[in-house]
Amino acid sequence: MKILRMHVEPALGAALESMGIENPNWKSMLAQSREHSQGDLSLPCFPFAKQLGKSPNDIAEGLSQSIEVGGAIGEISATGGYLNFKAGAIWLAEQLLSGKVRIGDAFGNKSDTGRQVLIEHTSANPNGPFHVGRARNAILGDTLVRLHRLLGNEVRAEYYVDDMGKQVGVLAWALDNLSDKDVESILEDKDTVSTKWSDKADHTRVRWYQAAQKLRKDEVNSQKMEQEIGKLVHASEHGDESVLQQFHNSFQPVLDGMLETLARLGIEFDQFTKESMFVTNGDVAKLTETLSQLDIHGVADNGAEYLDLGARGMKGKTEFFFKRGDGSSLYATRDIAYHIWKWNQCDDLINILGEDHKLQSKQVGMTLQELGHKIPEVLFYSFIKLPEGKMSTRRGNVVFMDDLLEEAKEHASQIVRELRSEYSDQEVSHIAESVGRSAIRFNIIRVSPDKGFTFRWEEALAFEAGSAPFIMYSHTRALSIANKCVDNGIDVDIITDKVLDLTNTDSTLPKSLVDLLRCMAIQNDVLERSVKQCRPNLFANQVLNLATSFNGFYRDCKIFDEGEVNELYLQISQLASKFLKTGMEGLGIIPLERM
RNA sequence: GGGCGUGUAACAUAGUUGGAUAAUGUGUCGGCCUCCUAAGCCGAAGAUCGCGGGUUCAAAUCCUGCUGCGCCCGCCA
Repeated sequence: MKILRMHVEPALGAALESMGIENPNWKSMLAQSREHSQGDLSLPCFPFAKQLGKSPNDIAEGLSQSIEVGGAIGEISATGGYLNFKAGAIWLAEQLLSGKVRIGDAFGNKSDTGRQVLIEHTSANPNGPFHVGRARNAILGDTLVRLHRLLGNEVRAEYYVDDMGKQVGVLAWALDNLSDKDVESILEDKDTVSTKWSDKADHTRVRWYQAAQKLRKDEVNSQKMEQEIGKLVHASEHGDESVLQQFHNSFQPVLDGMLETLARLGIEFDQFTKESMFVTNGDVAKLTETLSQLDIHGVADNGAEYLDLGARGMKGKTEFFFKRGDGSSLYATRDIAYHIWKWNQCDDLINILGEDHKLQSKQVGMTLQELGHKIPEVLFYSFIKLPEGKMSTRRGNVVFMDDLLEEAKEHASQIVRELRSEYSDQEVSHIAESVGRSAIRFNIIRVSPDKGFTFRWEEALAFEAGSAPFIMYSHTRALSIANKCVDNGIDVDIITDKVLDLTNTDSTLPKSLVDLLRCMAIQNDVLERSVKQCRPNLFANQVLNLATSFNGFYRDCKIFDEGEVNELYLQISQLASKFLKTGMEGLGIIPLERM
């Protein structure tokens, strides 16, 4: 709790000095209490024991005696070798209610750190619909974008479009050479496109891609075909405008379909940058020229060029090829050019990548360093698999995001209709759509990115405690209390803006109220840590805790009782609803008015 | 074979700049709607934190060996 720390540190510093304790690290030892019931900040006194020849608890006791309690420091205790500080409840309430604790804005309207952050995420090859596995990148990336904005950073969300190379080449070739009939006969053993998505190009065009991939494996046809595709790819890599245009016409409708899905999840981008740009504008040529001059540069028999990263401490595979024997560039080479370009436009650079890109990313990073550039921050995530095993479009073992969104909405509709029969169809639909997307996002964002994730329908559609709907529900409760007050002729706005004099308030505020205050007081601390460590799941957990704390407060503190409003409770409820709202926006959960 | 990551209650997870009695949800068992939305709340049972060693006043957290799982080791993207 940063706001408390500011008050504790001076007092504690003086107390340590007076006891003759010399330890330059004491500030970092003073940490958030593990035992929540003991306090907000705690100092373990074990390391001082040897120096003073006293027991840790005696030291803690001694320190506690020499620090004055009052105001911010509500309570000091010495237990089991720890010195515990608890924030004063009234002080905490005053700090929060007077607006001294920042609430933030997840949409970046009030940028105030002045830091420019560029986050590249998703960047999936535009060759087919999003499945749940691919979506982990998008959800992680978008959440990070939102959290940075909430913190006050200026963020640009960027999608790097792979508009050249083999994958798009195959798609373009197929669209040019195969008829509807060809595709259907080649894929006769595969399920057809669901009629629901028959007008979405990501679902329809992927059939052409799949058919071509199947043909390529067929020995009879493959040679000629491979040559033709190879020609296209080669042309694209040398910046042939007409081929790049053909590629663009092939993939753009697919990409549009994918973006439609992402938009439904609340994910949008500020900019799309095409890979081919770095070939056509000459950046790649300049880069390869520079790389050829480096000390660690090497040439293979056929003229291909590489860097010996082993000389810089790389373990495992040490040769990093940046130029083919035929002189063309490789994906990673273009990626380096892209990174140099990105670095000219921001202070911080973050990439969201699947764990399969670890080696590649390391090579890019080391090369950037070799060229005197900074290394980007990279958030790696482990793949999502299904209970049946690895997700694979080819084997038909796949869950499409479009289907998941539909399923989640349908499931939510059923629940709303059951619970709130008085709601109109339109409202049910709106609530269900919001609940569905929020639940899907939260289900994925709550787990640590480096851990494997097994997608289960029953978990994705569980709307109970520990889910987004649980948080959404707490938020609507807060709003409904305010509405009830309004219905009873109370001017909520006037009470909300009133400055309450808490000096004479009974200091024994309900425990659940104080817990809610403490939870709100650390929201920014958690946000900061979550952003700094690139771990959105930490903040997801915080918002969940906030919702739980609010529910406890709601249980114990009657805001409107027997015609009377408790003004302090109402103010706290209003404040909590704001914290919940911004927290939810930071996670991409939709704050509803009622549900 | 080499590199990187991961293993926490029946299940899914949180917690790793070392710090107290390892937290939460599902599931199980028991309680709470004449009372601001029960998608909620309260309580109970349930864990040798993968296994062995080491460092430390203190290890789920750091080091090391083993082991299960995942990813990578293309002049592919």
